[in-house]
Amino acid sequence: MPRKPKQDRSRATVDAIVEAGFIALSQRGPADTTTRHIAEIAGVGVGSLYEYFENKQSIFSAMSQRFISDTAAMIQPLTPTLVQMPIDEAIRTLLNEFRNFLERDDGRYLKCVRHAMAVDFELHLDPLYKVLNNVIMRYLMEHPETLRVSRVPAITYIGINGGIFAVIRHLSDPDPMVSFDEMADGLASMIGHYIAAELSLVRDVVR
Amino acid sequence: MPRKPKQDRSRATVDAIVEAGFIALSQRGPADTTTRHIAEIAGVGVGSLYEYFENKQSIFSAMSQRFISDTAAMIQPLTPTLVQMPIDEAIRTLLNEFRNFLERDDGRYLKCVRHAMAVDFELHLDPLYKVLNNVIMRYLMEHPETLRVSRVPAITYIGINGGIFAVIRHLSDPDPMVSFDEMADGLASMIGHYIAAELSLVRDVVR
DNA sequence: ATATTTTTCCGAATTGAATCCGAACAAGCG
DNA sequence: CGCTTGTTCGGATTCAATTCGGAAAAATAT
Repeated sequence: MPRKPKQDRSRATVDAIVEAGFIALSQRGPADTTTRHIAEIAGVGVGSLYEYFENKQSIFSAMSQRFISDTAAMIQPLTPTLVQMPIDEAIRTLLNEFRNFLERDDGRYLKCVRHAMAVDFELHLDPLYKVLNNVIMRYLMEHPETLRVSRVPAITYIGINGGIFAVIRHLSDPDPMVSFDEMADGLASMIGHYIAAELSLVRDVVR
Repeated sequence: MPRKPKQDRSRATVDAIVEAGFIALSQRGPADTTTRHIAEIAGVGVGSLYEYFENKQSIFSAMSQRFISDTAAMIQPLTPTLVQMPIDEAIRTLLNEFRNFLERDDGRYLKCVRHAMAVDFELHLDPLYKVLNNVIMRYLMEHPETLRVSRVPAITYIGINGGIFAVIRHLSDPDPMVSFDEMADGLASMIGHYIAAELSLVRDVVR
């Protein structure tokens, strides 16, 4: 039964362990990442891992949680800028920011996400969803004409999931059929065209 | 160093092991699936696992490979039907077939894919890509006007990846924001609108 | 300042699953 | 049949995950 850290010192230890998890995982891959590696990198004894984590899995779980919240924190401040852009440019920007984020620190996150997906990736995805939904909501408010577009929730769902996984897949694909920019451009113009088509439909009906 | 099976008997063993892998994984989850479980379900001794597989991981790897090739085999025969449909209906059909496939045998595949993604999912995705690309190629041939649509490779890339992962995500999402049908409909009409928009653009230019 | 309690840290010892290996069993083959 | 080669098996071995009991450090009480 793992304890909650009550003092600053122990909070630092927990942090060091999670951080060490990212480093170890990106250096040696999931198969060769042992508890001893993690402990060594974190500069703590093996026993300490089990003071705050049920088992090795739950360290990965914490990493996956941290990854999602870091992603959300990265996107949050972009919101005001994004909502002012044309939709296709907004999407391209978002995808590029996500890419840069994944490739930060010598691709540490990127090397981890694949394995992270195995643990309980989706269990922790919620915060990211919240932020992205918020971006979309604000966008709709900022461009009232788009409120008439139908199937927004479905398109949102596909856009978010498709976007996340297409980027991850693409960055780990050794020989992608299309360049990253082409892909970003494709998604952007697909959604852009969709909205344009929907709006012109609305215009026709009104007319 | 795993051997290649040369006799029928041993090929059956290899098959039984992979099959047992699916059963064990879907029954007990990745954490509690031991080599002994797999061996027991397959009705072979533990040692036999290591005759044909480097280690436990590579059993999972073989499963992931088999999953992909089963998926491709499921889609292949649908090609002639699909290419005759309007694009949006074709997409809806494909997504629904994929869904049924994943939920077959009490969701055995579905329970495995998440874990499978951790192993080397993308390493084996190629056959599925080939089949889907083939479907799309034939579709383009069957509907020559669509040959003028731009960014086809990018849209294909996003459609395939987005489609696969959106379906998997959706089926393992305990509380999805949209129904499966709404999602399928969303993807279908997004691509449908995209193509329509592109075609009307072409018409305008020609005019 | 000192005693007491709580929190944190540790690493040697334990446990159990993955992997190895050599003996035993079947199949092909002259 | 002998002989060779392919196949199966499960106990023995190895190695990483986890446990545990107590030492050190910090917080709190006296």
